[in-house]
This record gives sequence, structure tokens and C-alpha cells, in this order.
Amino acid sequence: MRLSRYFMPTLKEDPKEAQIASHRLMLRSGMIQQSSAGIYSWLPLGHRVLKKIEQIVREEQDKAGAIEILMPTIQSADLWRESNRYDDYGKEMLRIEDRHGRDMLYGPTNEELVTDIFRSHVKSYKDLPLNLYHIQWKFRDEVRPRFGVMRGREFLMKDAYSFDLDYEGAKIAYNRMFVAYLKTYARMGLKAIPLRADTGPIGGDLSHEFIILADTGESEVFYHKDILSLETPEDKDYSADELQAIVDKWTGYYAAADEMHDPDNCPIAKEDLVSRRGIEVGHIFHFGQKYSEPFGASVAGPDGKETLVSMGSYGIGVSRLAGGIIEACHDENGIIWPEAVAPFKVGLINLKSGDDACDAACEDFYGKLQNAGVEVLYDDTRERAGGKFATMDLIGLPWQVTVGPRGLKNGVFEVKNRASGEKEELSAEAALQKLVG
RNA sequence: CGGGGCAUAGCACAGCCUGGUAGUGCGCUCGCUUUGGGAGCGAGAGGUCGCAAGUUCGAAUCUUGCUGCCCCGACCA
Repeated sequence: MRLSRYFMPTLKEDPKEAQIASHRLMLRSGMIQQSSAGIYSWLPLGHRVLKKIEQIVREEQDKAGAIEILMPTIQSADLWRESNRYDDYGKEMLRIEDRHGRDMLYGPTNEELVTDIFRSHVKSYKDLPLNLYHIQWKFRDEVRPRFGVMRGREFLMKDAYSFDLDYEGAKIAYNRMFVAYLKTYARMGLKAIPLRADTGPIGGDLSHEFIILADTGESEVFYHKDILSLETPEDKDYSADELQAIVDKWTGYYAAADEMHDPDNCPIAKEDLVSRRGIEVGHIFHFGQKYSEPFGASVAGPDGKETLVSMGSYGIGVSRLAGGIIEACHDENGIIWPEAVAPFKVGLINLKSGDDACDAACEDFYGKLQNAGVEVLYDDTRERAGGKFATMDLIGLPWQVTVGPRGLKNGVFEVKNRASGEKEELSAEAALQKLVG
């Protein structure tokens, strides 16, 4: 992409409404634009990041055996009356009336809808286990939206719903998601910690939330220091026992959110305990028959008896992760994208657009990167050098390639790693080699 | 939902107290000079001062109401 043809409205100064790093940087780098409180448009740069996160989540869900569907944002109140949540959910639910006076709502979650789909079509235990997920916009009318996309009212979320014949099956489904989550966050360059969670209004007796560490996190977490050195599960099909072993290993270490942590009764030694701030980026629940019962979601078991299915739900805040990753990965100059979610892998800086030698070298290199399938943002504008460097640092692409008259005299480009700040001078061929693959 | 704050050009702000029809920096346009980490000079464009009522000869400025946004707390992917 040529910057001169792109739409990337960056800001030199901090918008005053943005207090935390990710919000500030997302606005300054032109990723998002606020539409109203807690509701954002995603501009090209932000949209690319959102899609990358979404795709990683999708791939890991698919690998874990979940099947993608897409349910609507607008739901009928009738379904929510069946589960009795229409009245219970409170003002967080955005209620809408259609022209016929029917009560509708903008879905804050999809247990009702997915259970309705399930009960309409699944009648036999032979069709289980089943795990359906979608990645869809949700709306929760938060009293006080804040922190940009981290705590918006409208947000993109992956939510999966598992259906099993019994608790044993449901637990396997739960563990499968647990492991998929560890892999998902690791792919994004994040270290996520599973915390035993309070099950809250959704209810249930098996639940974990996944948090990533960031100094600006919303809540304090306490954990055993060794949990950070645990190995991420491999990319393979684990047996039920293997899944359980992985979950046991990860949950064997102490990890607790502020409200669950009692400093006087902490089971681990002080020197092993670490306290940092965290951002919740996922939450998984087993809730058994909480919805299958009111919805009559049952299947015929092997014995011919109708059995209410045992369910769980598994959320990942996709749009929140965009902010969360920035909270975890930035410095005073801007964002430092992990490569897997970066909007582009390489930023190519032409220090002297209009200069024949610089233009030719850049055009050639730009074409080669593109042919090699490397996503590159080519700054071909007439902006001054300082401005170009500052913008590249701000938007945080993992690699910067600087092409200027000075380097060209010696036949070299400067290749800079945004994360480490390391720079090296390489020939065009060597630079290409380094950036491809 | 309790408490507080803010609203003036695309962005950040001054002006308001003590009423007289709007200004600074950045950004934008044009020209010249510059050119390896957010340049300099010159010339421009851009504002129903959030909305509505009131007070007044006259309101960005004073009064009232409304709306929007932000912050602290209680609550959440």
C-alpha cells in the first residue's frame, strides 16, 4: 500500500479525551474514530488489525473443532423471555421496538439464540459433541464506557457455545476451548494467564477468565511467577486426558484476581507471588443445563431417553484485544505491533520522494516485497524525514526500511526493528531476504 | 447509577471573572528556502463560540434549561 493513496489520518497531538495509552495511540495512529460514547468506526489501519485478530481467533476455533456460524445482532425479546433473562438483564441491554411494536434487542450475548438453533435441529446424541461459534458485534449499554475500544458499548466478540450429552463431555469441550485460548493468545504474541473466575450472572461452576498483563490494566492480579514460563500447547489434536493434563498444569499455579485474593491466606510463598495489572480478554464458562432446560434443548441418548444437553460458552473480546495488545506492546513513541497482528509487516520509508535514485530503489523494493507476499506500507509522500520516522514509530509496524540518498551511495538500506530499536545496513537483496518468510 | 469537570477552526488551547461581534500553536493550501528523527520565512483558507430561551442598545462572555463528551467511584467481553 502506498501511503499517498491510503487513508491514515494520524494526529500529532493527543486528543484530550483519551487517557490511556491504547486509546491515545489508536486515535493518533488513525485506527479508529469515535462515533459516540463507547462506539467507534474502524479506519483502515485499525480495520486491518481487527481482521488479523479475528482471523487468528477463527483459525484456532476451527482447529479446536468449533464450527463457525453467524447469528444476527438484533434479536427478538421473546427468546429472552424464555430464559427469563429479558427482565433480569437490566439496562445494559439495548431494547428496541420495531414498527409493529414488537420488542427487539441488540444482542449482548447469544446463548438464547444458539440454543434455539440447536433445539430446532439436533435430536440425537449422535450429533454431539457440537460447538458453534460466531464472531459478531455485540452491544452492552455500559453506564460508563471508557478506555476506547477496551470498554466500549459496541464490541466485536467471538462467542462459542458447546453442546454435550453430559458433564463429562462438556468438560472435554471446556478443556478444548481452554487450550485453544492459550494457543490463540500466544499466536498474538501475548502471555495470557487463566484465572479462576467468579461466574457472575451467567452462572455455572466451571469458569476461567484469561487476562493479559499490562501496566495500565483495569484490575490487579496475583499469580505464581512460574506461570509465565509455562509452555504453550502444541498445534496438535490432544486426547481428552492430554487436554486435562494441560489444563491441570496451567491451573495448578496460583492465580487470582484482586477480589478473589486474600493476602493473609495466600497458599504460596511471598517470593513466588507476583502482582501486576491485567486486562481480561477472554472468559469461558461451563453452565450445564441453565439454558437447555428452559429451552427444552434435549437429545435422545444411547438409551433412547431424552436428555437435556450440557452447555458451555466461550468468549474472546476481539475488538478489546486490539486495545489490549497495544496496552501490552507500546513505548513512548507509539505502538509496537507483534508481527501476527500488525497491520503491515514492513514500513518502507522513501526519505527523498522525487529523487530519481530513491524513487527507483523504493519502487523496485516495494514491488519485490509485494511479490514475495510481504505486507508493506510504502511511505512515498513528500513529508520530511523526521515526520516519516515519527509516523512509522507511531503506527508500530514491526520492520522499517529506510531508503535515502546517503545509504544509496553505499548501496545500502537501513532496516530497523521497531521492538528492539536495532538498526542494520543491508543491501537490497539482504534486506529482502531478511523480511521475506 | 452517585460525585465532579468540560464544550470556542480538523487537533490542543487562550479569551469569559470585569459584555462591544474571535485569537494562538499544530495541521491544511500556495510560494521561496530547507531536507537522515515531527524545519524556517511569507501569503492564504477555515469558526451559526454545543443547542434553546432569557437579561441587555449589544452576549463566546451574565442567567436558566437541554444535549453531548470526559474523569473518579460502583459494575463488565
